[in-house]
This record gives sequence, structure tokens and C-alpha cells, in this order.
Amino acid sequence: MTITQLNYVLAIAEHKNFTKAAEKCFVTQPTLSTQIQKLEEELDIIIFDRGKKPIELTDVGSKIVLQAQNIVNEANRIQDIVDQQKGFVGGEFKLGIIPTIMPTLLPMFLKLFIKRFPKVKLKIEELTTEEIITRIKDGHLDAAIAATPLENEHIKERPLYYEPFVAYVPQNHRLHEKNKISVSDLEIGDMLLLEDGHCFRDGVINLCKTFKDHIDDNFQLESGSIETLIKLSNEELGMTLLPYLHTLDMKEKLKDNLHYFEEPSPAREVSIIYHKSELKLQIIDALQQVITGVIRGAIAFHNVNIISPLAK
Amino acid sequence: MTITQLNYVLAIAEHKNFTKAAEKCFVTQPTLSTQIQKLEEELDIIIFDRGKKPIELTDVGSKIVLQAQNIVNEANRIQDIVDQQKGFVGGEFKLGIIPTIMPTLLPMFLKLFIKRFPKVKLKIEELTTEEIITRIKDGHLDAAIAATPLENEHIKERPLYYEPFVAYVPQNHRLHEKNKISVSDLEIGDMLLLEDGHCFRDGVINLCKTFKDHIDDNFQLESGSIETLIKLSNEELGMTLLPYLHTLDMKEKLKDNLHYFEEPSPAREVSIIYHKSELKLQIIDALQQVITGVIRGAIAFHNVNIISPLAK
DNA sequence: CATGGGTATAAATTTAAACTATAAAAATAT
DNA sequence: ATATTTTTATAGTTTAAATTTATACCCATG
Repeated sequence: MTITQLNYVLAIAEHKNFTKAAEKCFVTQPTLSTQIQKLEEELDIIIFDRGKKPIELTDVGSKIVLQAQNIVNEANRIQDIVDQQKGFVGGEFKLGIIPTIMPTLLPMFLKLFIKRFPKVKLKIEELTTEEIITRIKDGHLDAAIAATPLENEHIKERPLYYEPFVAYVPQNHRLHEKNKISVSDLEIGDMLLLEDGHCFRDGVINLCKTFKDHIDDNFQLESGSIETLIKLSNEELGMTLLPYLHTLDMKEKLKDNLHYFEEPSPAREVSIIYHKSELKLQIIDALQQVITGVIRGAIAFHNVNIISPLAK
Repeated sequence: MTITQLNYVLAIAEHKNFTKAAEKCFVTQPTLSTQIQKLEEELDIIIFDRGKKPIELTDVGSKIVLQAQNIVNEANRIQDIVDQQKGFVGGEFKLGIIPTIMPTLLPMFLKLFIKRFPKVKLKIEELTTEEIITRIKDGHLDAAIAATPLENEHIKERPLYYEPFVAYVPQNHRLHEKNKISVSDLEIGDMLLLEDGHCFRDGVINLCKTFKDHIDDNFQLESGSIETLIKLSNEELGMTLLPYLHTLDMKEKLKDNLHYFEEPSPAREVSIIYHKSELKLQIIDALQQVITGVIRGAIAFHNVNIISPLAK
């Protein structure tokens, strides 16, 4: 049994196809066929059921795959140890970011990060929280930036900052004239909320429903984009809550509709999250360091009330 | 990097000597030399400082060794998974047993175990608790039977039985005429205790001192053997406590000196302990099953008060 | 029953691991 | 100091393993 063979097993388990897996491994398909056969023979078990299309894992096969992932993860940490020893922060790093954080946060830190850690090849992808969780678990993402806590046993979290929510209250809304508003002013009935599932924690108010529910299914919003939210709000479909960083570069005219909360302001916890195996921790450290650095200047709020994303 | 290379690293780290490590790995010494060189070159670090005699690990080397152990452990679990799948319980299994449990427990279960699981090649060694902990941690023992709880983060415990202590009170001792005695009758001053570090838990009585302290260093006892303890007790050096199983095959004459405790009787927890990585769990299951089976007939006590070994 | 989308096998090639023999270096003994 | 022993490194060879190319085979589907 070799680490290479285990990598082949993982690739085939993932793609359910020897040919595609072979490509991903940069070898030819017969190599996989023979190596898997050798491993199966050595262990005297069958890992893949080639009878089914697409290929399926046998019962033992599934257990082997899980364990193979552990072994490969542990093996990859050898390189981490070496990198750490050399003070080397580099290599490919796949980072996921949720849509409502991406456009505001990325421009703030990306340039500085590249300058400070030029050897890291960042591959950034916009993904939903759910996709992020899947991909961190299966090792396709090295880390991600998302609203937390997720309370997922496979995933570790390190808070980066607390981003207050700012109420966006359009003309003619019952709260428009009020200067500072408080959480108790909110009413579920006239709130437009982001699709990506935030809810107030600890049952202060349970706003876990998406705004879809409030408009009788006349239409559906897929994007969960803040821009759309503002526009819908302007159409007098209700008020909404905007993450603070999104309010910084709004048009002056729209800014008139912003109402800050009385402190403690509701806020979301934004964290860098990563697999509990802690691979590439140096790069995670580097990202955390750069992001907390740039954010310190941008978010001055202190007294906030954290809102947690919907766990699932 | 191959699993084989990592095994070589571990062997050299253990023996601090290429030649000896090569023997243990069943290869020649040049194989180790070249493979280690290859690995060091691949990682571009030095693992072993060959300058020192005996060979020493470099700083990174030590970290690599720790991680190599993890990888190798995880890799070994593949075979466990396969064995479990096949319902196969076999292979070499190294079991440690502490001296005060060995002579009474081993004869009770060994024959039955060999009959029930003939494919397991048991290698049993009598070791102190301290040696056991070291060897479970470094993987030289698969499991051990010892008094628990140990509260060691690397080691898991599964209680097998609770073995009551029986007071052995020689002629002329102040308690000799008393029929049933209670814990409160005990006095630290006239107690002979086993060397292997038992102490009453939760400060009911703190008997953590060995009997050495009570006889003014006129002599030292190395063996910690029960036989010796009884003989010393007969020499009127004090009473002592014997594990229940040891009292079963005593000479009738000596049995007259036994005094059972009022319930709840003090007792020691005897567990099968193993590394938290849970390698060879099927065999551990098998041992547990056989031992609890034979013990059920032998120990009828229920109401006991557990005494815990000295946590170093 | 031909075609496409796969996996398996055969044979040759390349690469890597292991061995034998021996050199080189360091420690120990004479 | 010099020989002897112990230990690691290197060279050259052999053996074994991984990979490749080419092709056979399988089976679902048009």
C-alpha cells in the first residue's frame, strides 16, 4: 500500500470514473486500473464495484476511502511542517467566500495579501455556505470566509471581525422618520432578508425565514444579492438589513435611507473557517493577519450583538 | 514520500542507529541510507543529525517523526478495516499486564482466549504501569491490562471489572479479632501497600505513600509482589490490602487472616487500556469479551468503592 | 449490430527499491 | 599514534514496481 495508491482511490471515488480520475492524477487510465487491482489484491477486498455505472464503492470501499482521506491528509501535513520550518508561506491555496462578503471584503485585503505573500497562489471562489462546508470537508477548499458560528464538528473557525447590520428603511416606511432604531422595532412582516440564511441568535427574534415567504410566492430571488435587496426595498416591499461594509460605498441618495441601530447593534460574525486537520495553517494565519489588519481601520463598532447564520 | 520511508524514519528515530534499524525493518543498511537521503532531498530538509553519536533528530526531524507516526498509525488502520470487514480476528498482538494482575488474571482467561481466537498471536509482557503507558504511546504495545483510571490523554480505557481489596491482618494486629472491618479502621501507620502506586481516590484516605516510608528506610522492596507483602505482614510489620483474586488460592492457614470489608468495599478498577488511535480494536473487543466473561463467575461483589492508582 | 464510453490486459519502458561490495569517517582500543 | 571496530555513505548491479502505449474487451444504446 502506497500513498500514491490511496490518492488514486480518492480520485476514483470522487469522479466515479477511472478515466477522469487518471487525468486528475496526471497518469494514464491503465495505471489506475493496475494500481487499484494491486491494492485490492494486497488487501484481498474489492474497493470499487465496476459492475454499476457509474462505478460505486463497496461497503468496505467506503470505509477505505474515508481512512484513505485521513492518511492522505496526515501525509500532506509533512509538507506543512517543512514549510513552517522554512518560514515558507506559499503554494496553491483555495479560498471560498460567501456572496455577501466577497464584494466588500475581497477588494480590501487582496492587494495587500498578494504583496505580503507573493508566493501564495490564491484561488478564490464565490460559494454558498453550504457548498463551502461540503468542499472543506472533502478537501477541495483549503479555507473559506463565511458567517459563523456553524457548529460543524469537522470545521474550525477563527473570527475575523464582527460586522454590524445597518437598517435600510425606504421612503414611506413606518420607521423611515425614526433616527436610531432598535432591534425591538423590527417586524418580521415588513423585512426583506438575505437568502443565505441568517437568523437572529438565541431567539431574540427568529428571523430565519427568507423574504420569499413574505411575498406570497409571487416571485423568487435566486441571487441573494444585496443590490437586489436594496432595489426591492425601494419598491416598497419592505425594509431590510445590510451588512455594514456594504453601506460604505452606497450612493449618497440611498445612504439617506440608512438607520444605524442603537448599541448593541445586531451584527454578524465573519470568520475564516478551515478543516479541523489544520492543513496549510501558515497561510490561514497569513490571511487572518492581513484581514484583521485591514478591517481594524474600517469597522469601529465595538458594542455589537452577534447574529448567527442558520445552522443548515 | 512513501509509507515505507516513513517507517524507516521511525525505526531510525527509535534505535538511533541505521544498522539496527535496518535489521528491524528486514532490509540492509544501505537501503535505509539511500531512502532517508531521498526523503530528505525531496523535502529539502535534514531529518537526522549524523554528526552526533548516537544519531540525533534535528528540530524539524522531531516534528517529522511525530507526524510520521500519525501517518503510519492511520495507514495501519486500513488493515484493521479489512480485518473487521472479514470478521477476522488475528495477527500479532502485544499485551502488557501489570505485576499484581498478571498471576491471577492471566491463567483465568488465556486458555479460553486462545481457544476462541486461535489466529491471534498474543505476546504478553509483565510491565509496570509506567512502562505500559510509555509503550502504548510509542506503539510498542497494542493494549494492556492495568489499574485505572490513568487520565492519560493518549490512552483510552475500558473497565473490565472491579476487584475489591481484602484486608490481610496478621496475628497480634490490633484489628485481628475484628470480623468485618471498614475503611475507617485503616491507619496509615500500620499499612503495607503495593509499590505500584495505588491510592485511595477523592481523598477518602490518602494512602499514596508506599510502605517504604513507614519503616524508616531500613530496607527497600523492589518487587511490589503480593507474596512478599504477605510475608512482611506476617513478620508483624503491619497489615496490608490484597486484591480479591489473590486471596482465592491462598493457603487455608493464611486465609484466617483475611478480613473482608463492610460494603461498599474499597476496590480497584481493572481495565484494558489502549492507544486512542484504536488500532486492532477487534482484538481488544475479543479480549474484553473473554475477560469479562470469565470474571463474571469469579467476582460476585457489587457494592464497591473504587480506588484509583496514583496518577504519576 | 455498430458505436461510444468506458475498464482490463499485454508488452515494453522507465523508474525506483533493494542488494552486494566497499569506501570513508569516527570512535575506541592497543 | 596507530590499529581495530563500529557505523554511515557510495558505487554498481539486480530485482521489482510503476508507468506507458497499444489494444482487447464489455456493455449500454441508438
